Amino acid sequence: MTIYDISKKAGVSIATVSRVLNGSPKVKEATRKKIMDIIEENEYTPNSSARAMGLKAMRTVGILCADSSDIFLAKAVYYLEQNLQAAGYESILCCTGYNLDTRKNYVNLILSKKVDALILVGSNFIGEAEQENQYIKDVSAKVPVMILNASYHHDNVYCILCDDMNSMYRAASEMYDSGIHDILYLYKALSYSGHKKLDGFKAAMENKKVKGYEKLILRIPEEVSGLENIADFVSDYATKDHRFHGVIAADDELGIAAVKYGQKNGLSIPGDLSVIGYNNSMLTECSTPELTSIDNQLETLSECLVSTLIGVLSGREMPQKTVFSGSLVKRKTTDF
Amino acid sequence: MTIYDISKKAGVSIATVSRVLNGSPKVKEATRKKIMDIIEENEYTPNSSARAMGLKAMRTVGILCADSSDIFLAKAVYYLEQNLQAAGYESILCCTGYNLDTRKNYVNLILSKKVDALILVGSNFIGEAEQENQYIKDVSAKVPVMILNASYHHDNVYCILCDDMNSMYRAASEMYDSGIHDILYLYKALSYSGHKKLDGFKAAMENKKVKGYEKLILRIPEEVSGLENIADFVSDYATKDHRFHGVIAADDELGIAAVKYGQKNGLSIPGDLSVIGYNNSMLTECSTPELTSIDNQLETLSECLVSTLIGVLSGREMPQKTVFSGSLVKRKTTDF
DNA sequence: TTGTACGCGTTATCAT
DNA sequence: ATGATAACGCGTACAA
Repeated sequence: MTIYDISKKAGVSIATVSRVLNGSPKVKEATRKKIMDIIEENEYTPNSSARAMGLKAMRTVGILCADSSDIFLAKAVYYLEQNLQAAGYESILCCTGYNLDTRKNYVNLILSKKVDALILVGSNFIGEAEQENQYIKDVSAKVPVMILNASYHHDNVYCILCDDMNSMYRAASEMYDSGIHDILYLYKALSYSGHKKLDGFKAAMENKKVKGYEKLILRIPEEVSGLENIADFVSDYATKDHRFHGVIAADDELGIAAVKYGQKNGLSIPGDLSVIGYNNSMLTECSTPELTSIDNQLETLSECLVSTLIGVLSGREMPQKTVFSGSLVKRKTTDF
Repeated sequence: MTIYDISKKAGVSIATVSRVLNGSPKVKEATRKKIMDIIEENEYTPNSSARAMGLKAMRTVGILCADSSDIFLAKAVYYLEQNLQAAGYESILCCTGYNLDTRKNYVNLILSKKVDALILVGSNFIGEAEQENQYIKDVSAKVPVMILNASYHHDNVYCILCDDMNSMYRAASEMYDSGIHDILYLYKALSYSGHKKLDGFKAAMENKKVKGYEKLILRIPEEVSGLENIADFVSDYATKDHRFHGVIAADDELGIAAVKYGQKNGLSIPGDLSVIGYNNSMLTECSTPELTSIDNQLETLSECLVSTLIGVLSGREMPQKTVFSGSLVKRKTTDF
């Protein structure tokens, strides 16, 4: 079934069929109806490749993320897909892994599909060295680039993110104010948002004039994986003359590992040890006791990202950076 | 950059460029190299829409799933995307929600993108009533349909699944043999695989000649959500004269809810209560104690699905149904 | 209001 | 080994 077949059956030209298809007002109601009927009857749907060739746009956006099975990224991808769908856009998903180099190849790959825009999900797309981000500049010359959860200023690049620094700052301050002055900060990788969180923690400690808080910043090495092993790693650390009555983790997984550390060492939670995670994912509920966590408004971010994107694609002027603020969701691993 | 631009710069015709692009052997090595250089130099990549028009295929497959943020489905989508990518296929993802009706619309929608095949992820795409599955038959007339984790026999429909019934049968039998004869079966919805699991449980109980096991099959109503509430629901049930020393759940979430039930009621785990989950997801590690769970080999299934699909698209004869068997991964909620 | 004819970037079939 | 050219299905000036 092509537009030609339909036009023949309807006894009109393809132009008229095309007009009906694209909702042009300049078609007589009678002919429109007739054509519509024939279209329905034959279950005709326009070939999107052919359509994409004529137009310059595909009504498709490329979504890039490191690993769509990551509990955080999966949620983001889901929300994005839903919102794009609703806006009449199709999305093609591409998982790149965490290596920055292979990433650039993926970007080219996905660009060759002539997507109308690119969405980078997760702050791990931004490198620390300015030169690492050259590829973003390159892409943005061709299509708008949307970044979820990281900030990078450049023309045609739009960022929607949660103010991780501030959220972390407030959470750490609140824990301090509740009387816990020795807080362990747990993290794994320093992506863009990873940095922000750590900065927020440091700022809070500085502000409270906590001495020697730097010694209570612990990075879990990449090779230590599995909650059990992370908990052991923390136990080791605690043994080496590090004392703390609170833990703030850069994600919920690490938070739960901290809870497990406490349990292994006979600490009561939150009595002897308070724990705060990050992301407010479903993992918080799985933990026993349930994990207090910082909510980064993922759903709101995703919605905002898509509506900004639609605006950009429609040629409207849109804010290059939109920041939401997170909130602390209190559960059973804290008592303030 | 188009193929014309390249051909001009190389001083050849577009036909030759096309041959180089598609790896035709009938090109002189010198010209090939010359053309390749120019292609690299200009970062030219063929327009995939135009390409799709010439060929009949899009080298794109549609992936349909209810909710890509579901921890189980997300993993599946991830593996599928990775494997398709590796095979040179692009994937477009579409989340349909759990309603069967809206689903059919999505199928049509995604079909209009002229995908080469459709992958249905999750057994909830198969309805109980034969008539509910008409839409699958319809689609399969146009493109091959691959189903992950459900079985549905029809021409041009290929199923790759884990033998949930057998896995469940073996797990239940093993729990019984360890001395636990009163086992509560916990489930939420009866999708295709949900049925299979329940059947496996029943078969095991029948085989062991357990009397009145039907009373220990508990369905958690849709409206009871949140681990805490599910745990309370189970507590209620236990109060009403139902005794059990083991729980087998249809997924890990319910399994963790069962663990929480035990903890709320002062039961030692696995001493007083043994628990087995299903899916062997990352949630198993989050639980305390860590959850024993049935692994359904998702990664293997996904790989197999893609390779079968490639076979089908290449016109090779492929098995319509491939079944793998699951395995019990023992952790801390069981002691057998 | 409707129709004609061209262009979009490829692939594939003929010739040469 | 290479080139010319006809599809592929659609959108859209421009004409009528």
